[in-house]
Amino acid sequence: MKLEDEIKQKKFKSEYQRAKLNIVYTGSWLEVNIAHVLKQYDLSSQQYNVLRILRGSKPNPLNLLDIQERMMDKMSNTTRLVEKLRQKGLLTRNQCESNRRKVDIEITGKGINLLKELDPIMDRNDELLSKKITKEEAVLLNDLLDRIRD
Amino acid sequence: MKLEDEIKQKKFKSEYQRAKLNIVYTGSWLEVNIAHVLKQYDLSSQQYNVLRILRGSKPNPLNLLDIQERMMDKMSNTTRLVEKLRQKGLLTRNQCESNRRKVDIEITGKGINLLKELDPIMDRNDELLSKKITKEEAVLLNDLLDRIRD
DNA sequence: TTACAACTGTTGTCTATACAACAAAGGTAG
DNA sequence: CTACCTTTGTTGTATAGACAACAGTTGTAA
Repeated sequence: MKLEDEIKQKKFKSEYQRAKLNIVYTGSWLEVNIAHVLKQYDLSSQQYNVLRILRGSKPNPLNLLDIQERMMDKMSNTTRLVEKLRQKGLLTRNQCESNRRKVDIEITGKGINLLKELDPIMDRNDELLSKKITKEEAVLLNDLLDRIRD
Repeated sequence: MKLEDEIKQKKFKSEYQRAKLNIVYTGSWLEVNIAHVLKQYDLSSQQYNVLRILRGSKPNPLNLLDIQERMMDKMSNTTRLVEKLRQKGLLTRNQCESNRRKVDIEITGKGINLLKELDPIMDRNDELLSKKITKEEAVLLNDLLDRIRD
């Protein structure tokens, strides 16, 4: 649907203003969609993000700053986020041997299994996009967004 | 910067997956940027959004559901958000005459003045985009995003 | 070695958000 | 008119987030 209709705004000052709002709006639209899927597995999208980061780095453990750097949204309080996942048994934390300020954080088998269960669901979710835009358009879109963040 | 570098992920399953993350990431990147500007005026971006909606509907008052419909992110609790703005004297709320369930919400002169102060700042912020992509590209981007939300 | 700065995480506090239960007013069908 | 459903908004509660102060560890330079 056109952005104008969704937020009931008649017109924008420029295509640039419209683009900015459009990105923010579409981003949160996608985010809500993903969050809805994850909720059924009692995960927030942040938590899901952390689990994927940990799987990606396996078998090397990561510490809090590593995770923060890789996160989609650089929030504070990775401490509490990780703690939630630990309580669910999805990851482990141990004081790092070489540097006692750091903690080694690793995904558990339970965490891996949960991700495995979610993989096909997320893949199918990604595929929805392929019904909206072509692959070439996706490449173009990616290029534009990368340039916007420069 | 390339998305891969920003979130330190080596590769994506498809251009579609990359596009999805890219939109969400860029959206929150823009959002953080805007929030930072507004913070100096002690406004959240949600609050700013509400004020602009009210200015847009002037001189007609809006009720809570009207506002919710027009908001960029349809959160719950418009009640408390509006109350914050009322406490700052940026809007007024009055029980609607014709339907006592409703409240008429209107921006005050103080609210208008605050927006007027912010307008040029926001315009300049929008203009930053014009250094990154051309107008034609912005049109294209808008079209792609609109289609994605279909 | 000591002093100090930088790094890494944790905690407290305040605010925002999601979600659901509740309440008041209005509309409608018998 | 009464009972009931819908609309509109409010409130309580639990969770998440921003932000800043704090604390322990490490590195470094005098």
